Amino acid sequence: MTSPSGTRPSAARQRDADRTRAEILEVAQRVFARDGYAGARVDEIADLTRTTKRMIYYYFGSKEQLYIAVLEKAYTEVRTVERTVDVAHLAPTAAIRTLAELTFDHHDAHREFIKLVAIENIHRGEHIRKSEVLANLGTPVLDLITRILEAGRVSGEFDTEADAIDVHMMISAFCVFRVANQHTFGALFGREMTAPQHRAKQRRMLGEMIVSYLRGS
Amino acid sequence: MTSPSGTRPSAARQRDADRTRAEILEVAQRVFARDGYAGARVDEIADLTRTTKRMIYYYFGSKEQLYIAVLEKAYTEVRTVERTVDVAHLAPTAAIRTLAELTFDHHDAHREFIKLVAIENIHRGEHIRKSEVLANLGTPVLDLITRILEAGRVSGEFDTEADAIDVHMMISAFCVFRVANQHTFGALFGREMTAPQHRAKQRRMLGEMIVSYLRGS
DNA sequence: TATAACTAACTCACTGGTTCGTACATTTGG
DNA sequence: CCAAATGTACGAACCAGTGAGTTAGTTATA
Repeated sequence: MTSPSGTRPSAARQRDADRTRAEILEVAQRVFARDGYAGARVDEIADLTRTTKRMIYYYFGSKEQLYIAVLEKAYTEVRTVERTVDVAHLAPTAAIRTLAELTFDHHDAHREFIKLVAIENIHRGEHIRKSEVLANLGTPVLDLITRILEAGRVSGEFDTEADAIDVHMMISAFCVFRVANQHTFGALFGREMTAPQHRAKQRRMLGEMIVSYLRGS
Repeated sequence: MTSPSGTRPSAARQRDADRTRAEILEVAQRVFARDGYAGARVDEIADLTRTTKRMIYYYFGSKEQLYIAVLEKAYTEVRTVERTVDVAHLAPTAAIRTLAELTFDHHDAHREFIKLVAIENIHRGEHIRKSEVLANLGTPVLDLITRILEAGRVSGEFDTEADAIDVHMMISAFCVFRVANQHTFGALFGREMTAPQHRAKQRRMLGEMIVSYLRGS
């Protein structure tokens, strides 16, 4: 995983396992996200790095394990950012709207990640299931939403049967769909969902949608 | 496409172009939806039909053209059903809720179609763009929503900046997400979104979400 | 009505290029 | 000098696509 303990990495090492691994992962993420698992070529990934195919097998063992490593890296990065969101000091309505909008921004900025998720779903989550790293990665967001919902019910701002997972799903669905399905949607309805000129309105709509729903009737 | 004009197809024909074509398409849809475009094997598709690989090339020319044919068939079927939805006699609020719920049911019942769409998006809509058949397939739904929104604004039931495409996107996002992302979502949050016991609640939530949003503040 | 001529539908066997993975030799850093 | 890291070259399986020939079914003709 990392350098053997006790080594201080010099700036210009010719041989640097960590750097090589990192570069492979980075390139692999790009290629897998672009071509899918079956469509990606190990030879191409190798050609796009400063190293060789041999090193991919040296470090990752197989195409599949490389793909799993890419998934783990991408998910971990994304969730790490998510964890830094601080909306605890806001009133429930403002808090959930802010969370929704930050989630929107986040997905808008991590399109490659969304593609990886879509690819993994096409494979029925076969690979993600093999990784223990990713098992309990979702709970922080859920805890946050649970607290917001609870506060909103107490204050009377919210009136809903939805639980934290439901709310997270509503938000994710909106944020993921406009990126993940942009091409077929664009082909059928002639609107580039992810074009910059629609961003602000969509962001507003999402916040409004969630808040309206939670307020109830 | 069809039998030469003037022939009446007998019940037990050994050679039947239409039947062969249809069987190839059916099997191909299953395999493409299961394995993706690159992951699907022409040989496997052939083995799952009563015909041979040679016939696939005889009728469809290439793997890609077969895939496009599958897409066209799937989209056309789905939109045909969509067109039969009749909510014109309902009041705006009831109409949009019914449309949302019927869309929900529809997506719930056509999971293979959703997978094909996801696959096509991974390929950035390259293939769907090549098909003129699918170019103006979206307009009927849009017309319907436009009319409902218009009526709702007139009656004062709706107060929203969203247009028909926005509303259709909101509905689709919810309906597609819970099917398309069920595996990664399940792995991360431990809830089988598409399990029958959650269906009714989710359906209700969608309708409520759309109606609440359109009502405004 | 019998059959010859014709064409669409179909089978079989094959190929050339690709692609994952590896054996083995070599180099580098500590 | 040793182990980790790297380069080269290759093999075996796979896989999209095809060349060439065959059979079923239809239509024209006697």
